[in-house]
Formats: sequence, C-alpha cells, structure tokens
Amino acid sequence: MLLIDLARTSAAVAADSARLAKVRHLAELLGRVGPDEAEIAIAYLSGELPQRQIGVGLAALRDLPEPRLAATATLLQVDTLLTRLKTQSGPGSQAARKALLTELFAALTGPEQAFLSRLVRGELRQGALDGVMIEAVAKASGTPAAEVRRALMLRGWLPAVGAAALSGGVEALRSFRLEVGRPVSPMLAQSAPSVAAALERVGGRAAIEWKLDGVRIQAHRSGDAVSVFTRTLDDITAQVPELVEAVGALPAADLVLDGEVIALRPDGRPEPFQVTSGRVASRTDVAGARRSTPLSVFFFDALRVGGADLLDLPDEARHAELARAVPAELITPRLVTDDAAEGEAFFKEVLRRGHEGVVVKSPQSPYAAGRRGAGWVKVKPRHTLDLVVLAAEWGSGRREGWLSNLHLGARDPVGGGFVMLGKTFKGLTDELLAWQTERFLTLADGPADGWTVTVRPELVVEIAFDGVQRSSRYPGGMALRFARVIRYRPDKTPEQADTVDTVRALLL
DNA sequence: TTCCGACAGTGGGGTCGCAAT
DNA sequence: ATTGCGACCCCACTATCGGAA
Repeated sequence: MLLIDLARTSAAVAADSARLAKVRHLAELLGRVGPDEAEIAIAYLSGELPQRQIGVGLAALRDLPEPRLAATATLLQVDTLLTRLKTQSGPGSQAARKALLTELFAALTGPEQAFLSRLVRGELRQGALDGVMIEAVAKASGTPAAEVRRALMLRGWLPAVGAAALSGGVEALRSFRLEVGRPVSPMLAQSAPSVAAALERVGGRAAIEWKLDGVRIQAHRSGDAVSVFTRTLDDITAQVPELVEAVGALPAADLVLDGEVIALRPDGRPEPFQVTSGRVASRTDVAGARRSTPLSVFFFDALRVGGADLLDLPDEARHAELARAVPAELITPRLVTDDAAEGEAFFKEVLRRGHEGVVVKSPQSPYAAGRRGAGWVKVKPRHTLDLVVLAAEWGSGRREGWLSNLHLGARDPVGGGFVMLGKTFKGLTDELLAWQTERFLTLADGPADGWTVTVRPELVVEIAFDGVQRSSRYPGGMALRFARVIRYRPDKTPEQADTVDTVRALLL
C-alpha cells in the first residue's frame, strides 16, 4: 500500500466531523491493507508510529526538501526509513538524522509530506485516535468493538490488536490475555469538585484513598523477574531499584500491581512533585539518586495475584487480594464509607499530611483498563487568584484566528507593575475566546512578534490552579500548576489584583 | 426528544539526557 | 559549560457526536 492512500484517507477523516463517517473512511482503508502492512497503517491512522519515538520533532522538520510530483512511496519503505532514523545516536547523529529525513521527504509529494510531518510531530489532528480506530477495526474485521477494546486493554497497543483482528477475527482477539511482563493500560479517574460530589457519582458506599502526588507505576513479577512500567507503558525498571526489591521480597511470585511511587521526606511528608519526577527520570546515576532521594511505593490495586487474573473482579475483591499479597505499609491508606462527613474529614486529614487529595472508588467497579470510567473519581483542593492578563498568544487548530493562551501576572506591590506566573488556555468557551480576541486587540500595546500580542495590563481574570511550584523560567521564581480560567472580573481593577506576596505564601 | 458518556483537541510547567555550540 | 531539543512525568477543560434514557 502507498503512503498516499493513507494521506488521502486521513484527509477524508479530517474533513468529516461525524465519527461514524470517520469510522467508514478508516474501515474502508483497513479492508484494503495487506497483512504485512496492517500494523503500520493502523498506527499511522491513529496518530502514532510503530517505532513510538524516533528522535525527530518540530525543529528537525523545519525546511523540508521540495516535494515531488508522483506518489510512489510505500508504507513499508517509509517504515524502514523511520526505523533507521530511530537507531541513529552518538556524535554526528543529528546530521545523520537530517540526511535521512531529507532522503525520506524528498521522495514524497506535498500531501504525503504534510501527512507524515504531522504524524511524526504527534499532531495528526484528524479527529480520530484510538477511540475511533477501535470502531474502524471492529467494522473492517467484522468483530464486536467490545472484543477489540478488551484485547487492547490487555495488549496495550492497538496496531497489534487491529492486525490480529483483521487476520484472525474474534478468535484472534480472544487469544489476548493478561501477560506478566507486558503492561496493561492503567485505569484512569474522573474528577469531582468535592468528596460529597464524588460519593454521589460513585453511588453510595465507596472506598476513599489517599491521592499521592508521585508517578503512577505498574509492577509485574514472574518468578524472580520484576518489571516496572509508567502510565504510558514505558519500562522504568532500571530507574526504581527500591521498588524492584520491594516487589521481589513479596511472598507471591506471580503478580501485577498498580500503584504510585513518591519521594518522601524523613518526616513522611511528600517532596514536591518536581523532586519525585526528577528522581524517576534519572538514569545515569541511579545509585546516587537513590541515596539522595529514596522512593517509597504505595499500591492501590492488584490485577493479578498468584496466577489468577483479577481484572473483572469488583474493586472490593481485588483490594482484598491486594491486602493478602502485600504488607499494609505498602498499601495506599483507604477508608470505606458511605458517610459524606466522614469522607470529608478523611480528605482534610490527607491534605493536612501534605498529600494531593483523594480518589473515591466504587467497590463494585471492575478494572477498566485504559478508560476514564466513573469507577474512580479524584478530588483535589482548588486555589483561586485574581490575576492580570499581560499578553495573549494566537491559537492553533480549531482556535486558529483567536487569541487563546493568556500570560498571567500578579501585582508587584514593591516595584509596581506585574510579575508573570505562567500561561493558560484552559477553561475558555468559544464565546469567551471571541470576546477576549476582540478585547485584547483594542488593548494591544508594545511589540508583536507574530504569535504573541502584548496588551495593556487592564483586564483582571479569576484563575484556578492546583498549587505554586518553584520555577527557573519566570522572573518571580515561581509558577502556577494547572492554571485555568474561571471567569473575567470586570468588577475589579488591576490595582485590586492579587499580589506576588499572596502567591509566594502558597509556595511554602 | 433530551441527556450524558466517551473522545479528541488545545495546550500548561518541570526534568532528564544527549548532541551541538 | 551552556543551549536547544526530544521525550515523558504530571495535567484541566470545552466541544462534539451519537447511543441511552
């Protein structure tokens, strides 16, 4: 199959907003793809590369060679070149990658270049990822979407599942099993504004667990062999030796556990997320990193214990298995209750200990791998500040033509003026985007560099955020975490905005 | 007919490791 | 030694479609 076939299908998918139409386009192409190309086609059309990452990003894709006129590149040719790109490393590799990229793109037509460039950057933006591709695989292979979904949750990689469905139908899909050593897409949580709201969503009695601000991990053990994976299924076994030792010391030798690693201070309070994140990412001197920043692990779910798969069991039963297999000090603290007041008190206590919040879990819910089901609901406290808009950036994609991303500043009571604390594009409705674009253009002031419009600091906006973190990027030495717009405050003047001192007090 | 669950898009700050400067 | 880049850790929120109610 030719790359141009995929480029055309992708364009058709992007042009139709209806999901059923997208599914039709994708299924039609999958019906024509050969068995040796199925994985590649499914990967490309769901916005990913079979190689996962190839060391090429936005910068490397600037100034591509002139496109050619005849579309002759095949999927297999492109895939081979991308694999060669991925294997480049060491001195001179940047030039080698550039040469390979030039060779690759010089063999492509304009539409093919555009498609592949967006794909490699991870910005296909055709309105179809795994969710739509699952339906397309089901349609093209004549299998139920639920079977495709289930195989995906066990295998973790849709191209392999899709290729199996296309060649072997529902029988092939049913042959996918939970395999120790191969990660499963982790179950995700929805969020709610309060414990009471979360309890209502979950429906009555629920388990309420500490939510730790660390890194999600999935630990596998088969005999003496332990592997550890992240949320995106990357293998980080070598970076977390204390976790490997902890799992290796458990009595059960056949395990898949779900949990969180976190760096704690000697007094048991959590380090800032930046510390945990940096420790987990350290690869060059793991022993040294371990000495200075030891990790603790807390498990909250068990997908397999002693050879038995637990995915379909209710949370209650899985947790009972977890408690049997793992000592209490390695289990995330939890409270089972149907009393909102009791839950609220538990939440307050978790915050008092310096942790992030709680996750409210339905006792009946099975492990919905890879999905953001209603079985788990997280609750975190929310801070708000009234800040001043200092500038705005032009949006992209569906926000093209609108000023989207806001630069936020707090008042500086000493030096006068405003100190930038970060940016946000979240929380804006289309109506607000239209309003603020018009408004900012009347306030435009100072240099415009093509994508940023500096404005007179006159608009006050109420911003919600999760916390303040240390920053080397911003002049005040701090930045907001997960900032989002609540509403504009036309009733407030910039002189009434919150000050940097208020923000600094939250840094602790 | 209305409601709501699932999805995709639109980007945020921080850190590490590597190659180039 | 510093800088730029890619990759990945954490993530919130709105718009939309289409099946459920």
